[in-house]
Amino acid sequence: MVLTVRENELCALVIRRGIAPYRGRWALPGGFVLPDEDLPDAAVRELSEETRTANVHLEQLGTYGRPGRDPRMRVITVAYLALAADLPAPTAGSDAAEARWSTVDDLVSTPRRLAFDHHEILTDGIERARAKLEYSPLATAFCAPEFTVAELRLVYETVWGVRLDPRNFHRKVAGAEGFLLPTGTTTTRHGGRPAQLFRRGPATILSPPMLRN
Amino acid sequence: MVLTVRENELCALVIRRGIAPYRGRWALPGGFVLPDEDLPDAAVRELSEETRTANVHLEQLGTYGRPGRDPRMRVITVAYLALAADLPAPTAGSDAAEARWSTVDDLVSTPRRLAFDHHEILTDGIERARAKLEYSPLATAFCAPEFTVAELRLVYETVWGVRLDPRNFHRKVAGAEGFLLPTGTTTTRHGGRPAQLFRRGPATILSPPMLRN
DNA sequence: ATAATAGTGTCTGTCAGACACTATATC
DNA sequence: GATATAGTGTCTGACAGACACTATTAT
Repeated sequence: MVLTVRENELCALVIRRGIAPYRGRWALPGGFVLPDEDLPDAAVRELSEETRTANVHLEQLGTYGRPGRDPRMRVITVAYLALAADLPAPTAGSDAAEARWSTVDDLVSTPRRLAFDHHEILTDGIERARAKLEYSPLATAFCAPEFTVAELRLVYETVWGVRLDPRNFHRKVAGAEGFLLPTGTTTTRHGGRPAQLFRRGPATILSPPMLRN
Repeated sequence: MVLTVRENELCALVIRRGIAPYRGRWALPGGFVLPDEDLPDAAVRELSEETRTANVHLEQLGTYGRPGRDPRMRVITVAYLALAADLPAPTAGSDAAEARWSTVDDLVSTPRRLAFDHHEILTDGIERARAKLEYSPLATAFCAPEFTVAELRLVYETVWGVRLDPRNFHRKVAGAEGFLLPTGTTTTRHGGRPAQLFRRGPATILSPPMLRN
């Protein structure tokens, strides 16, 4: 599943199924692993079929194998979670009649909208993303390569669904070892005083972590 | 993979393979999922074949599918992590010539000892267990149903490989909401002043968390 | 009494949250 | 000027680590 932040909303990529079962229903994008393909490679391949991929974080989410979850046959799904910056409009893939971004609020509030057990995969992925923002620099995966502290804060606010104090947030991310790398340039794209632009730093875990309360 | 704490050491259950490939080599216990079996059910079944299971925590660890990881054919392994209190001596299963506990220090320091890619699964599982002790009450899974604060502290010290101040540790676990449930009874099995006995409480996440530094 | 472990109180430094304040842009 | 956003300084309350101290057992 692919998550992004666009227009102040956490969104997931969904496709409308063009074939049975669940024809016409929305589903998470996916596909079958090739006979000689490693699992992460298959995830990257499927991802690139649905969207122009650049600067995407990809990690294994979990494996779903309940008998009967696919009415055709026994299917074990190894779900991958992708976090990406706001991308150009998604493109329809081979088995997808249509692809679009849907807010997770919409998807979560209507559990029957998604085919198979994809609602369960969706909620697991959302919770994983929320948790990982705390102790990893993954929020940067939702940003363009160069971003301001305010843009990063908006990611946290959107994914967690909270408001954060801009001043304390700034002090905190600026103090987290290896989180942000200054570029030396500034931008006024949000008006007001020019803001510094940063790239993501080398840290893989944040200390101290960003805690949601 | 099964982890336990015994004699102040973090230990993993390993079996000596009785059949090819890797015949005679140590490996993590496992088996194949039945055609109509859910993944957690298969994990429970395999676990009960190797050890007398009681009061065991079980969670999905990750899925390993690199082509060539099993020389016979393409095999996708869905690894489960089990955390258990010190158990009676393990019993050999169907495809295992021998089963025993091995300290993770020994296993980790000799990466070629385990068959297949089991060393990678092992290190992933150890890291998962270490991380989960921080923000979940899972340390209690390594304890008997009733335990003292000192016994719980020994679990943390063993899994993390650190020394913790007994007084600060006591204050901290006692203050963590829903972590410990007093039984009202005491024990002197470690000598000295009688210690209260606790059961694990209803909390699923710890707040505040126990932080390793 | 001595030793061992259990548990509490207190001090101190660090850090999160609240928020006053300064800085630099546009209109 | 007014207004918007960026960023710093300061205060306060909570909490982690260090450790003195008390409590209750066995020998």
